[in-house]
Amino acid sequence: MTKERTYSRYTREAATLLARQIQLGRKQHKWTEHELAGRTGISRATLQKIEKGDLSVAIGLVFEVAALVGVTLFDAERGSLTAHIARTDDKLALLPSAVRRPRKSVDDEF
Amino acid sequence: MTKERTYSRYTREAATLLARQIQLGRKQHKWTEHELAGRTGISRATLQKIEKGDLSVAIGLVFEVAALVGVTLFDAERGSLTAHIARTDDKLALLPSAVRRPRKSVDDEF
DNA sequence: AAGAAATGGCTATTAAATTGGTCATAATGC
DNA sequence: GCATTATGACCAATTTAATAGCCATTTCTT
Repeated sequence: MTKERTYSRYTREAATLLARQIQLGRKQHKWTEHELAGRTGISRATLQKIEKGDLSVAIGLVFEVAALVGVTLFDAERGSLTAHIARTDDKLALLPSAVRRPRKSVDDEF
Repeated sequence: MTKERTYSRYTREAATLLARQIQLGRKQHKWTEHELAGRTGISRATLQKIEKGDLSVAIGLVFEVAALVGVTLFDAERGSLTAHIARTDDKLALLPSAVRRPRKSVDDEF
């Protein structure tokens, strides 16, 4: 009874790239799957799924492994991401907190 | 009896940033949670978790939502990620396919 | 100001991830 | 070449995610 989810090409490729970078990072550190899994606190089976770009793995586990081997999303943000988060929050604050579809029309898609 | 996983600061911040960017993207598109969830093929509850930066959500679902609202990981990769993947594979090919720990030591961490 | 819709936050149920284990195969150190 | 270890793949059991639905509250439109 597989649910059979479909994913966009971008999603699949992004996950694959991340997976390969993780695997590369692990090998550069000369860590075995067993070692890295242990350091991360996950099972080797899950690490294998991560290194295969499996899309069902919890994002927190993937990020954690990535961080351990030195792969950074958001391009090596110096220091912390806090500032970046704050700037995004600022943009959010400028928008209405609830989105409302004009009932009748006026059509302003974009 | 919660499993109580711990995550690094980087993981938490990266997830938060991604979440905020997604929320920002959704609002820029003027989509309600209901709409975006529908477009993605997930429940509204899950979308809410994604926009809160919940680390337990499947990475595929997060990436899919991100793509839909126009948030790109790997810093706006032009075209496709295929080339990037290939370059990573090349680097991988240069390394031994299995990592082996020197039994005794010689200590070459890095 | 009032009505309508979006959001936030629960619950119970269903579906799936994660684990720990095993086995086979491939790769490395010696 | 041999012994050893890493890797790849699979399974059953358990934990957890994901869903659908609902109600309360907030927020927008007019």
